[in-house]
Amino acid sequence: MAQTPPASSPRTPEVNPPSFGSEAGQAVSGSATPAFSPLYQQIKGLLLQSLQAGEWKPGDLIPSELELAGRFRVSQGTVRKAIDELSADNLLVRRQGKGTFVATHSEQQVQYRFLRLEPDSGNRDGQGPAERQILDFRRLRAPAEIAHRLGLRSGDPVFEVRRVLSFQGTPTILEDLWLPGSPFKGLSLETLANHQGAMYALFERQFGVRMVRADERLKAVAADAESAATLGVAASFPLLSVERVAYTYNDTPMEYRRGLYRTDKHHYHNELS
Amino acid sequence: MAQTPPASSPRTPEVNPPSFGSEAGQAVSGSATPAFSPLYQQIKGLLLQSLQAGEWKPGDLIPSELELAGRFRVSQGTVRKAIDELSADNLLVRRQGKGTFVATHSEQQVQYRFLRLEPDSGNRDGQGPAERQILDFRRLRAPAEIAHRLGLRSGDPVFEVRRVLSFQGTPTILEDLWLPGSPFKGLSLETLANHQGAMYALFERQFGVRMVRADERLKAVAADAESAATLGVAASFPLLSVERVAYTYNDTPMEYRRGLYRTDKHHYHNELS
DNA sequence: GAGTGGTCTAGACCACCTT
DNA sequence: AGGTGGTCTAGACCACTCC
Repeated sequence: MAQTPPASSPRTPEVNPPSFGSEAGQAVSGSATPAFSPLYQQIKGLLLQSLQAGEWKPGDLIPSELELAGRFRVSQGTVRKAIDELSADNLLVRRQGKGTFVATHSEQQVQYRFLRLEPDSGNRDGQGPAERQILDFRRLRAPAEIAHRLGLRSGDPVFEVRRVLSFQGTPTILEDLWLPGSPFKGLSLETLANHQGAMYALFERQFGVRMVRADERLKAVAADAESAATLGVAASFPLLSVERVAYTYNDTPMEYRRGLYRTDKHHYHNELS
Repeated sequence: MAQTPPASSPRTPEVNPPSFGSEAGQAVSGSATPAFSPLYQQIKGLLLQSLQAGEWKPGDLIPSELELAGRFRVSQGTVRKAIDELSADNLLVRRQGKGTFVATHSEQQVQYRFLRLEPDSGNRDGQGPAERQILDFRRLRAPAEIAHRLGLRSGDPVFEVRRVLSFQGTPTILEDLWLPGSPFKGLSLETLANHQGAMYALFERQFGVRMVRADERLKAVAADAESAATLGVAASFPLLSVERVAYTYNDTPMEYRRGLYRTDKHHYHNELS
């Protein structure tokens, strides 16, 4: 920055100085709400904007810390702290010597980041990849509850997908999912059926929609006749019901999903801390 | 530190210098394994030792960053980074202007940090505190599976507790839990029955055992006759089975727990990211 | 060797809490 | 006023990757 060594001389960064006035040292923080936001949070916000705007896409290399520091007229340390947090939130991934990249669901290592079902014995790799089968695909007008979960209005167009995931030939997960029509315009059965790998990777590549976090609600339920038949279990077999709302940047809901998991040979794993 | 401004002169901190030799600049990182560990990680390790050793107990104020920096002969920034990570792991809690404290389960705000069951409508506060009832308490020799989960040997003494948690008068959780005998020596039915609040708070206060993280495995199961009767549901009612191993510092297992949750009016909430 | 992220330092100042 | 954590800077050097 344009600043002489021995302290003093307040910064005048590009980012809007939050609490201290634009010039003349630090204001006594007026009268109303504090509303103080540190510089690195502002930088974080700016980086988030670029991510939301699609300026940098999943997998992309973003500018170096030094370049960003220059662009925002702050020190490298401040940019680092902003990136640290975005990286902790799984929005960015640092790679020493190479740079910082936009996180993606397309990497082998995080293929099933949101799928918490694991075989009771052995690890996930041991059972091979999941076999996917689309049972149904349609475009419809959102019923009240679906609309509510997706932050839409009743009647807004949505896509509905029903599919089964099998492990080693055993149908294990039956799920319905709903996607808002606009962001996924052009989604087709063919696209879904031809795609290999995690569904969220497809969403990124084809629609630029990156799922960032999700909320799940779990319950134990008895299988209804249809579900039981699809999953190959007896009627009223206990199943794990997993209801998920997945969000993209900005906490915008982008998917509502209802799954029924067989848990006789698998379990839902969760780490508490 | 004793160090003149313009660079050079390698540090000679109290902590064992990891990869670069004790003197004469930076070694070319010999031949064998990298084994490089940054200073702040070493500091983190030292702080962890103090926590494990019980030098600072849950709720205690630990020395200030500046004092720790002096003690370890490193800069404040390095101590900060170590504390940052311990704080992110919920082992320490920073409070601006006051200091850094050892995290505890005894605070109101985190009373149910490990209990993910929530009412379907309304929040947790709306339903009032859980009513606890101890059904059984005994001291026994660990069967093979319990011993295995707790990292003990079959036949080692353990405590077994069976209890019910009710919300607004409705029995909702039935759980059995096992604790290793040695760390919990002196545990009695009276202690358990008289205690108000989260069980993990009791463990901290009475036994100095702090639960730091836990692994849970969830399944949907059908209620057996006894569980159904206790929880007031029909036989083979679907219940959420929650199996938990809780760990203290150092990843030492300190509790094995098997719970059966009614999920007709509650759900298990999980956030994915 | 150049470029990137990663570590470490030293010092200034701010925000918050206590006395 | 003095102490604590929180932010920000500037600069040095290290580890890693690629050319």
